[in-house]
Amino acid sequence: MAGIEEVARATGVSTATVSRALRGLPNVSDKTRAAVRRAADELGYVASSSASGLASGRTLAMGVVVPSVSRWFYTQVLEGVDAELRGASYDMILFNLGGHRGDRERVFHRSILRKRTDALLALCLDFTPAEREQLATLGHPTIVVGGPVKGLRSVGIDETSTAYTATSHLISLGHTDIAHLGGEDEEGLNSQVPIGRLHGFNDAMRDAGIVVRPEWVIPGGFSLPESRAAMNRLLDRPGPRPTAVFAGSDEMAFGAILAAGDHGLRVPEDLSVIGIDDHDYAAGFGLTTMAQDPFEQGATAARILLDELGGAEPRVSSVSSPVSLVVRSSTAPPR
Amino acid sequence: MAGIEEVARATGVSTATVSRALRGLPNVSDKTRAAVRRAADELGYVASSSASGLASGRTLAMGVVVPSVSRWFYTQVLEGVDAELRGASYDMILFNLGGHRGDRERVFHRSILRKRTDALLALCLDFTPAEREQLATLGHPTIVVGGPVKGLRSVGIDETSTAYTATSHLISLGHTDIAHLGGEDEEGLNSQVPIGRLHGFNDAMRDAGIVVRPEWVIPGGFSLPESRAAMNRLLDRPGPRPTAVFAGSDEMAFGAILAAGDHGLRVPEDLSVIGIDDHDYAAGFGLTTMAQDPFEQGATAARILLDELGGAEPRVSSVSSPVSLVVRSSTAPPR
DNA sequence: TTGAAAGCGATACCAA
DNA sequence: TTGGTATCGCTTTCAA
Repeated sequence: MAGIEEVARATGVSTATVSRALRGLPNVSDKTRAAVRRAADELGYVASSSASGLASGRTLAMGVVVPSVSRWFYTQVLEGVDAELRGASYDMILFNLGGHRGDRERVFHRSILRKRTDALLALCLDFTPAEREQLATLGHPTIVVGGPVKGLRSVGIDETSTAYTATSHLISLGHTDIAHLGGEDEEGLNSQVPIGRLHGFNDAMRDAGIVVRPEWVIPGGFSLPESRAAMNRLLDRPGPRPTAVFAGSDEMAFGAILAAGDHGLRVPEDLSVIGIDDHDYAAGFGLTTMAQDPFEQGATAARILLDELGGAEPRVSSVSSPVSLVVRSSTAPPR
Repeated sequence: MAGIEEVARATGVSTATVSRALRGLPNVSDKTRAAVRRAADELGYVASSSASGLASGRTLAMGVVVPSVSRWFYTQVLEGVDAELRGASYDMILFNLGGHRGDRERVFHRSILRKRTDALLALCLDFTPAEREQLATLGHPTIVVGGPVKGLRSVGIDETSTAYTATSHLISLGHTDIAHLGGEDEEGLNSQVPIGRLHGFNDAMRDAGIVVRPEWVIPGGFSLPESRAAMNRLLDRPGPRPTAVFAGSDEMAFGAILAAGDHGLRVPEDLSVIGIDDHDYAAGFGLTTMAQDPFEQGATAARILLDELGGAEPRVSSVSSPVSLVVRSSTAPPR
């Protein structure tokens, strides 16, 4: 609770020197610095972030905007971001959109613009032109993780080619009756992600000369329960069934696997399933998937922002994060 | 980017009035308030949090300390906290311990003490006496979610009775050969949680006159992979096998279910499994479990802190959150 | 109801 | 290497 003045008094130097000493700035004698440090420790002094933020213009905090915090991908990115921020002694302000459209405006209007942060990292969001303009006038370094955004650099995988590879894996096993469990257009989220994955699917099918059945392209909302229900409805339908499913995310793939079980179908004998992510549970489900590394993506994005805050040249180009096919036991040739 | 002075100038009133008008304080004429609001909107003025924090002593931010962000329980609590904070226009500063002991000190020393927050909410943490003292001198309202902490009020379930009920469910089905998959003493985390659950297990067994086999009480680290491995090791051992498992969390229960599959055992015919949580995936796994509501717990805790920040009397007692047995298909009488 | 002015607690420039 | 001091942008008495 001690202020800088008390430390100055205890040390017999000015507050200016205390400030310099504690922040590790040059031009402070070792002796003085040591004395100041000792006094600060004893008095339990820590600079008030409001005061130093006001005086210096830097908050030493990074804003992170997430659509929600309870999806595997987001949690992994958050851990990656956090790891970098810790190293730089930056704090993280978490802006959770929580699904509501109205709150999104609140975040932009009240919180982000309050200059509580020095930089902004957004997850899987799309921005309206107005929002992008606000960000621009703020003058903060900004970056997006997960999904390309027009006018902003981003860190993420190549959605289309990843989906292409996943679909091709099924095709190369001999499947032609392939369904796609995709993401819906969740409001405010980055629609480029599900769209890119759908494109990759369509491209792979077309290149293999396979016709896509529209009724086999169904929305799974990026969630297990929704996907399970959607897949169950598909399997309920009379007529031919798909022999394989390309799910746009592992969580949706889990839903497909469970739906197969609901219908007494075995995976992979009766139904092959492939996903995207390499979720923590993917190995448990024996899921074949396109592995990506969201932790690394978050860390990379945070590092880019921190570097720029440190004076580095802004990098304009986006970063493409690697993916790899991990074959497990959920895919096999059709019987 | 406009400052309060510009709004004042544009409106023809003083900065004091602008401040009052924008914050909804009384004693401002409707006409003036409207004019100020309009000018602020047009100029895109939003008060700087550093400046108002410095002047008022309130940051309008709540600190939330989490052991990690990638565990189901934590994400749910976070969503609950966030929902309340949004309603109160509070921002969330997320302090992620990320498992490292050293960073924990950093959080306490540098971040929390920097007065960046008005209150502190901690998840499943235990505090050292020194840490508790620091918190006390800070003078912030503080609360814990998930696990009782000596000297601090908390919001959470009754660990012991919950575990007791879960174990009793297995016993009532006729099981006597029951294993317990528990949490390990993760460093810095609240050890009262796994300990309470173990106690409940032991009590239920004792009350039923069943002797607990120490070699059937194994650690699962609150994670699926660890639990799967631990359970596999248990099942690998020669001699009798348990007919049921009480897992201290759903994620550990999932691990047990997968391990059963690894050994060709059917659930529930060969092995009954019960967990605690009602994880999003519990229904998918058909898991019988003790359901709790972490979202609600987080919201409740946040509300308590917000109320106190708003001037309410501090509540000293802890809040016990309800649980309920949800029977699905993972438990049945032994064969 | 409104305004004037004194802080809030640091930082950063300019001198010494 | 150090100190003095203006300054950051807002809030909050105290008067008017």
